[in-house]
Amino acid sequence: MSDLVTSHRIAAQLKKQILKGKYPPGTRIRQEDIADEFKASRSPVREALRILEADGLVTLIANTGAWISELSLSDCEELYQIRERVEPLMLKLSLPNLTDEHISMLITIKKQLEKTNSIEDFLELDREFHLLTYEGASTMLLGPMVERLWNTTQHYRRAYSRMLETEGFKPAHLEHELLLNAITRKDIEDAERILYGHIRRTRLELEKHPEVFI
Amino acid sequence: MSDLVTSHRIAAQLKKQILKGKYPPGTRIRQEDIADEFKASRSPVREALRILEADGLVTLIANTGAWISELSLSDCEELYQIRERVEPLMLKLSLPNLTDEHISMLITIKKQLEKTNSIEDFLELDREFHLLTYEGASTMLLGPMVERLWNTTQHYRRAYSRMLETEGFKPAHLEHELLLNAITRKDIEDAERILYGHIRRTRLELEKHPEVFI
DNA sequence: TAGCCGCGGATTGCATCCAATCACAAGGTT
DNA sequence: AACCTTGTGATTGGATGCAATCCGCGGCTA
Repeated sequence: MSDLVTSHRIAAQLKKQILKGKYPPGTRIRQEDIADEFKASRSPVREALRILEADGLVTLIANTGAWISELSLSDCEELYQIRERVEPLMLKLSLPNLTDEHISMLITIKKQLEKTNSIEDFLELDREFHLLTYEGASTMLLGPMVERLWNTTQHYRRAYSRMLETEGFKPAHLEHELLLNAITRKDIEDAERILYGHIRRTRLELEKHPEVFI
Repeated sequence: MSDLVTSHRIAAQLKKQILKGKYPPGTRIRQEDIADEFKASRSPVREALRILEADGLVTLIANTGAWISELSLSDCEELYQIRERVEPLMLKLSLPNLTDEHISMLITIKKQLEKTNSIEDFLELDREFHLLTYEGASTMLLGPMVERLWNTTQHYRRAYSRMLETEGFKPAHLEHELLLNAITRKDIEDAERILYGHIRRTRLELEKHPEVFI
């Protein structure tokens, strides 16, 4: 429906490319380049850039241009602290509405997550896993907000994951196990606490690797 | 600097008008009307609308138009629950950096707040008060997010305030007193808890007035 | 009478052209 | 030699015209 609209199509495509890491943080985006790539004029590109700005993926500066958003270490810490508080809320709202299908899908993803050796796959699957736990919350407000938090930290999760040895992923896997267990039991309090700890631990790990940041 | 840019100017003006209640939720916005009002063409208006969409003030539907955002009761509950978790975090990050000047300004605003009988003034002052307590958090990320939360709920705070008798504001004043006290003592834990309760109580009050919503 | 189809007016979306602004480099001044 | 100034090229911002889309109304049919 609204994907027929050129600006939305461009925004969606660009977003995919950015999340996949095609443009690293700090890269300048020229409107005309994008326009050429999508065989469109600059008008829809400008609208697409505004959409991506709202998603936190690019930063616009008037009369100057657009850049792929860049985070400092303290920005990233802040985002993680927001996640620590917001995502447990979303999980709490979602949990009562998660069906057995959701749970069996979570089990599948978790198995793949433990098997893979590829960073790219890990990022993708981890994102899928967590966002799926939030699927029960039928929300037009929290959902986009949480997605935005994931989007803006994506590059730094990638950079950080690269620095980890296989052993480094162990805690995440254990936490996923615990989380899935709490979800299956529909234990909201426990699930919230585990998720909080999961995000918090990741933040503290990230703080040990300041070399990832500008 | 960037207020010379037409689209930003239009966005800022429109935002003020919307927050003041010039356009109630659900009002349709025609691009050309706005363009005429600001003696500009539709291009900057379209960009302004995208900016306001990111602020949560208007809702855009492709090929159809723009409307002043409208919240259901459950949307509003959700936003308040987000506020309950996020704003205490922001206060925590801000508190250590609040100066004596901040605090004396807070005292002034609080006095005005207790004196006024005008709903419009109350809304304005209450917003000023709380946002001022967050001023110590030098953040490019949390700040806009919190402002957005306030923006989107503004209409409903107004509608709800109208239904209150003078007595109804009493709890808010007491909570402000407590909050200010905790801030003066630089007691982060206490301040967080009071703020959480303040927002939570407001949410529960709001839920008692579903007639405010669509 | 209720429901469906299609047409016309109104409104948004996109392309193109022109104006405004900025970054950068070369030259001059102290 | 460092700093300020100025001019030029590249890039973004805004105006206009046209195409695409949607909404509502009237007429047709069952």
